[in-house]
Amino acid sequence: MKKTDIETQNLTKHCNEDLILAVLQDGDKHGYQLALEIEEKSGHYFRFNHGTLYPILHKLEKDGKIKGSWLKDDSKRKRKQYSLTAKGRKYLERQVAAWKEFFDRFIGIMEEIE
Amino acid sequence: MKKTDIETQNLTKHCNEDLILAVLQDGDKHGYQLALEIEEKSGHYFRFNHGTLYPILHKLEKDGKIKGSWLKDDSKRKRKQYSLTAKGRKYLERQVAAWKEFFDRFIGIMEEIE
DNA sequence: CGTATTATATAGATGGTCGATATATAGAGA
DNA sequence: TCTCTATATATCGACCATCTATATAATACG
Repeated sequence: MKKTDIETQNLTKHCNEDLILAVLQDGDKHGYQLALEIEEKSGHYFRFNHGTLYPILHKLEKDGKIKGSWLKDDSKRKRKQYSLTAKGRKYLERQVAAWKEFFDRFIGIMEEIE
Repeated sequence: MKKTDIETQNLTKHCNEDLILAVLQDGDKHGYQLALEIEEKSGHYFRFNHGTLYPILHKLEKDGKIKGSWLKDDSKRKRKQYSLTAKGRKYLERQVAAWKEFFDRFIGIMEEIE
C-alpha cells in the first residue's frame, strides 16, 4: 500500500489536494477562485468549505507543490495568487495515473470481475 | 454534495465499507477472511489492519447492511460469519453507481476535459 | 510444549475535516 | 450614506475515523 501516494487511508485528503493542483494547471488562481472553479466544473459535485481550503493551500505550499504570492494591485482587495510548481506538476501527473489504478482495482472488486 | 452517499468527505470510510460489502456478494465470510480476500483480489493493493476492520464490521451490522452470527462448529475456533442483507445489497448497488459518478467527475477535472 | 497463525476486540494517540467565528474590502441597493 | 451581501483569507475547537499497540484465546505445526 505504499506503492503510490494514494492509500486506502487519507483518500479524501489526496482527493482535495489533487483537485486543487489540477485546477491550477490552466493558470494561476487564488484560493477563493479555486474553490468556485472546482464547484462549477464538477456541476456542484465537489465543494470546499473554506475551513478546509486554506489549510490545504498552506500545506501544498509548504510541500513545494504550489507557490503563493500576494497581489498588491492597489485597486484589488488582498489576494494570494497560487501557481503550480514544476514539482507540483510532476506530482499531479503521477497522481492521475495512481487514481486510475486505484479506481480500476476498486471497481474490479466492487463488480466482482475475476 | 448530499446527492449520494459518497462525499468529498469520508471517502476512505465509504471505500472501506463498500469493499467489505462487495466481497460479501459471493458468499458469507468472517472478518479475518474478508480482509485476506480483499488483499488478495486487489493484488495487495488494498489492505485492512484489524484495528480498522472490526469496528467497521460492527458499524455495518448496526446499520443493518450485514448480519453476523457466531459459528459454534465445536471443531472450529470462534468466528463471526457475516452475510449481506437485502438492505446491504441495495445499498451496494447504489454505491457502485455513485463511485462511478464520483470518478467521472474527478478525472474530468484532473485531466482538464472541458 | 512452545511458537506462529488464525480470529476477534478494544484503547489511546494522532490527524484531518467541519462548522463557527473573525477580519476586511468592494459593490449593490435603499 | 448606510447597510447588506459577496469577495477573500484565516484560525480555532469539536468531532470522528484511522493507526498502532495491546489483549485474549484457540489451533496447527514442528
